[in-house]
Amino acid sequence: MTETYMTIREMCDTYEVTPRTLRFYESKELLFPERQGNRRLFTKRDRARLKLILRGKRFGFSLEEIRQLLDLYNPVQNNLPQMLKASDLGKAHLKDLEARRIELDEVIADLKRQLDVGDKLIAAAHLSAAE
Amino acid sequence: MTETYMTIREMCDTYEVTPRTLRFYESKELLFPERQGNRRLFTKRDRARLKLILRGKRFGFSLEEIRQLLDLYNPVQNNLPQMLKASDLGKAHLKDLEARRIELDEVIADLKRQLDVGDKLIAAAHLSAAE
DNA sequence: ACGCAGCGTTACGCTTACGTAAGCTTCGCG
DNA sequence: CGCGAAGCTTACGTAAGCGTAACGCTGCGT
Repeated sequence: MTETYMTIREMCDTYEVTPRTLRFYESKELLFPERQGNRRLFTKRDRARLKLILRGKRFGFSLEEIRQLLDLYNPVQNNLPQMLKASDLGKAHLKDLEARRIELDEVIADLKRQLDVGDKLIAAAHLSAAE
Repeated sequence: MTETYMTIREMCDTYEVTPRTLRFYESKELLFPERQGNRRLFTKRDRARLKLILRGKRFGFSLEEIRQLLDLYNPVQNNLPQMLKASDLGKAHLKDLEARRIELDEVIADLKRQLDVGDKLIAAAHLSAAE
């Protein structure tokens, strides 16, 4: 479990993704599994990245956006320009996320209100049906 | 502005969408503009729905999910089964949104932390470059 | 009357994020 | 030794969400 390497199957079971998905992410340079022969071996770093990828997806980021953000979590030392770019990008995303948090609260409040209205309509419908 | 009807162009300018998008949403039965001849006239109801659509999209819901949720905001009176379905769906989405809110806070905290780390690395890089 | 800007329909195109099938290699097991 | 499961590569298929012609009708300013 906490071993250094995980096979593709272990990855799939752990993170509920398909082999295709992992290979796809590798082809898009989001993951960099090592090889034993031609079998993929996923490292701890790959697992950390995958978690971030899946989380990013849940918040509607595209894989390309996520790829760029990952540079922030795995900074390529000695590459100042890239670090600066990743930092800027991260700050922009942070603003976006904070704005979203506010809107999310509104959406939740809205939905709750509508559900109340709906429940009342449903209750009224039941009454008028005189069950 | 607050008039009853809006032309497709007014809608586009107001909500920053293309005509194609509005026609597409109509074809998917998310909007139901009236007609004057063959020109579309968008009602207040359409505008309310469009706002919800755009908001739903920002939170990663598919147009199909949104379409079903809209029934909650525009209940088809006298259709109890549909109202119940919309209500259940809404409650499920509410749970989802509340879970997301929690995760969003984590993501924000995480990102902030990484940005701090990144800034320190950048500062160190500047120092070692002895500018 | 003329021209063209704006709306409408139809339909094919394109991108993202994988699904799925085909065909080859490899590894473990009876 | 044989073979079936699992992995790999290559490549075509697919659904969602519009973009982008192509072509026709219409109203309006000159």
